[in-house]
Amino acid sequence: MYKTSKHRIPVYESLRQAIIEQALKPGVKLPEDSIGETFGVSRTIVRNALVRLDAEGLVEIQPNRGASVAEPTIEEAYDIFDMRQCLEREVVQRLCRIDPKPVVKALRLHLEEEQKVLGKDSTRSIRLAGEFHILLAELTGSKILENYVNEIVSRCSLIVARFAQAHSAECGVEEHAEIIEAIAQGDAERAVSVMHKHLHSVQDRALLNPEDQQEENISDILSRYR
Amino acid sequence: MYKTSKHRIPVYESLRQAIIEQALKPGVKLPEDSIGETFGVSRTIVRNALVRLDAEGLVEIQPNRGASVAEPTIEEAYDIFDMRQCLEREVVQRLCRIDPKPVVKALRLHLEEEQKVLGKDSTRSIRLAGEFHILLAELTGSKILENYVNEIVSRCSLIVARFAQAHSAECGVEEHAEIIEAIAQGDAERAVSVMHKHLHSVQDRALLNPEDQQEENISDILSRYR
DNA sequence: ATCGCATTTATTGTCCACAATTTTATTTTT
DNA sequence: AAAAATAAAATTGTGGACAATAAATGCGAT
Repeated sequence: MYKTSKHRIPVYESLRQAIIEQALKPGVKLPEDSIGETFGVSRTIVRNALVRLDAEGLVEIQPNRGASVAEPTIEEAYDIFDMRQCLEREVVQRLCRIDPKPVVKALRLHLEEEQKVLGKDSTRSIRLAGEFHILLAELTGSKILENYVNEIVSRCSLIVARFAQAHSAECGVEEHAEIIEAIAQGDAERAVSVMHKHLHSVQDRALLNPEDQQEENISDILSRYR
Repeated sequence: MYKTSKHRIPVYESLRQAIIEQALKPGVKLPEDSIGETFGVSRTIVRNALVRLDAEGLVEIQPNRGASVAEPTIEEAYDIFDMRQCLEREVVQRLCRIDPKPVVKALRLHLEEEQKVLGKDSTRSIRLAGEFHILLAELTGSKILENYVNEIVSRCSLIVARFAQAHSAECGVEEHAEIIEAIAQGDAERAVSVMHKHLHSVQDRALLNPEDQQEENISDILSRYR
């Protein structure tokens, strides 16, 4: 899972980014052949990338049927968000235990960036919002916590792609500011609470939207039309 | 990461088990050729298994230099154990929130098994002890939490293999019993505290042992001899 | 026209070959 | 004899081949 391991394979990174940024939507097939062609590499490389992505939960490989972008169910979605709450609670708790100076400085720098592109570049905005959470984890100094948060933030992006309507699920920049504030004051209780609320609102925007009806089964939908 | 994905590859499972049970010690090289030969498959299969294990942190792949069993540093070891504390705290907290009946029943059944082989089959004993923790996670009903715990327990086995002296790091069966008891009573606070102590003792047996000096660098050791 | 069946096409699973790189062994030089 | 340079062996990285499986297409029967 460390730097050396990704083998500097651009195909892994590209696929990952494409999925996170919702260019590749859940359920889309990922044929080894065509992907290899677009990247100018053989199936061998693509296959390894897909195996990795499958291990991360972003891709689902079905034996003899190939890979496609994972389609988390609504139950899995809740499961993943719960886990995220747990991990990010740990993150802010740890951050409140260490010297806030460098932490807050790094966070404010990032926040500025977020505010700068607000409303301008939506794709970049979403990416930065996700990276804020990863930065938080990184600042704890725990590699493994950082990895887990990184992974779970990606999977949440996938969930948003599956269930939320367009753009409805961006992180609120003001909420990020609040979190930084709490950390600056070393107020763990408040930091945890703000983070909790923040994540909950992200979750709600993703999962509590009218289009949830998409997820009903077909006969339920049709029964309303007869 | 789900059932379908492992492709029923015995080589992945076997390598994983061998590493966890310390048959393959940290640092041991894992050449694709010879592994493929012993399993009667080609390097392709082995390679995919190694990629997966690398993603899990059990194996380290260095570009152009092949794979070897991961060698967690002492810092990583502490990092991983901290993370484990966080995850297993979450596990017992969740278990204390749900109906204890079926949970306790499953746990007691497992505990019996542990007691049965106690002192008889050391390998099996260690395996069961690890599986107890995975069972706990499984009983929360959260697939992702189960996966994380599964992963981190494996990595802790690796740490034990690296730092502890033989057999010094088995889980105490009585402590498992105590955890079950706390869950049965729905006493979250106590369950968390017992679990914490339990994991801490496992950690200590692994990391607080005299042979830590193995980890000093060569000149430190030699300086004592001149 | 629709359904079921056979055939074709596409895609995956696996192996092997060959080039690139690293590691080990040997020879040469100082 | 030690170090450096060279050669040989082993191992990895990647591409492509071929069989096995699944998906798509076309055909004939009802």
